[in-house]
Amino acid sequence: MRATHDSAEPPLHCQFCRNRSDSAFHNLGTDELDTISRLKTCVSFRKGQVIMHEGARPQGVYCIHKGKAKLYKMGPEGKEQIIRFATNGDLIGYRSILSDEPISASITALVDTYACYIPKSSFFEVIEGNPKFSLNVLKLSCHELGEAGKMIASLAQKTVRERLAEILLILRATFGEDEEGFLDIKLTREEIANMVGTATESAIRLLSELKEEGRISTQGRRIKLEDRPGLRKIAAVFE
Amino acid sequence: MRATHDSAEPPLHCQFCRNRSDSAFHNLGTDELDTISRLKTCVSFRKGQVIMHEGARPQGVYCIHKGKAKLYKMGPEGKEQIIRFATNGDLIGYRSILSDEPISASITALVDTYACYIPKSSFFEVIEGNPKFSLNVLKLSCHELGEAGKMIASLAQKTVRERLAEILLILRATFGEDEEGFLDIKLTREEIANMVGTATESAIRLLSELKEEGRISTQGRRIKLEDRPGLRKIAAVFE
DNA sequence: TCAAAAATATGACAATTGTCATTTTTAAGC
DNA sequence: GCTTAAAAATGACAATTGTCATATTTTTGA
Repeated sequence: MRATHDSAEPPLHCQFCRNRSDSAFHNLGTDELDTISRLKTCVSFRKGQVIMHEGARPQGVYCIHKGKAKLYKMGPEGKEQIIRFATNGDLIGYRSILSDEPISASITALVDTYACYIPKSSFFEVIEGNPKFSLNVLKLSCHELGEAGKMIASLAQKTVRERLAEILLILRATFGEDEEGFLDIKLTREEIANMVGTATESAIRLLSELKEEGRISTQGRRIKLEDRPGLRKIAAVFE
Repeated sequence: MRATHDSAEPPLHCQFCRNRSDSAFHNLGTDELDTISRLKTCVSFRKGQVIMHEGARPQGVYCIHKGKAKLYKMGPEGKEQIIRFATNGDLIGYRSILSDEPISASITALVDTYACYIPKSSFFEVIEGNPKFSLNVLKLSCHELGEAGKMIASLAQKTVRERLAEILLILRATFGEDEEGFLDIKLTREEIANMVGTATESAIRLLSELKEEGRISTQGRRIKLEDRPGLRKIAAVFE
């Protein structure tokens, strides 16, 4: 099953990580990569397993090697609000460590997920000793802050239909498409609703509507975006 | 008017800034403060003036010395969505500079505002040469990212009434109270609505409701929180 | 492969919140 | 202090979205 593709397991040395060029570690030198490689441990999570719990104080950060995870807060009624996703090459848990605050959003593996765990002290050691890395993490957090601002504006002002169209585009940008052109992530309609910030039935209804309009097609739970310009127009999203 | 209080103008040297202990500059040494003091310029904005425009590429950051500002995005219908506020000691514009992205939220002075402007190149110079400062800014952006996550969850799942109660508490936490116990910021009801993410009339109606219930009182545009535990309960906010 | 559980889909109805119109009050600027 | 414009307040009605119920389909795990 997995054997025909690249290994799911991270390499022992970060130097050989295939995600590195797109990650916060992209411009670290040999010494720095040596340090991290020495200090990290490789871990895996089964689909559905909680990687980090909201409210906890993590003792380290994870760099996802292969997999997909959702970051979500529980609302007052016990419903999840998905804040964002993380996938290959993404650093998770750093926000809580750096702000010295509890974890504000739980993290759960959406598929079997392999990651490198870097203990807090090691993480600080590398941050404090490497201005380049520190700046990379700064860039990352500032980028995410901008994305959060966009989501705030959407949630506050757009209709559910508009937001759904936008979420579909975000899913594609985050996870890409599989060989058949379907979004390369399978989410329940409940999870989609939990990202849009609406009731499951509303999400289902509007997905049906978009299907009838020919803007998406589905096969089981899978979704294919058939009319991206149309979705972008509905979502009032401009590049 | 202003003369009976501390000067609105920033001191020439950051060493004498009264906001410093609570800002990203709190643990910088004399050398570092010298550098920033040498490179900064003092600027002021009239109430209502735009400090930074959404979409622009800023050439520097501001550290607010005295004043209040709102950060807001324009929605597709031309309505503002207030993302958050900034006040004395807050660094603004850094997100765009560090992520190398355009400004994602305009910044407008809510009252006459005095700030220190640090050019981009100087800002990077200090960031790259001072691990402590870099870490402070990291801490700041990570804290703001956590706050944004909270707002996302509220906007997605809470009713307008719940969100209004929460916003009132946030306003108090951000700006404090004046000598008479009113929130030390005067906002139009439209601005409050633009933070809650609702129509102005809805915000007005719910403020009236909270007034009738005795949870708040008003004098003109000013608002006093009369029952903070009650508001916290409505807002489903826990410390 | 099969059975059971979970998820999806749809309809009917309810609730929340938005829009529009109008009157009253407050703030701003001279 | 006064005038005017902007904002606040309120009511009526409309629209969007949520809840509840039920049937159908898909997924899961043995």
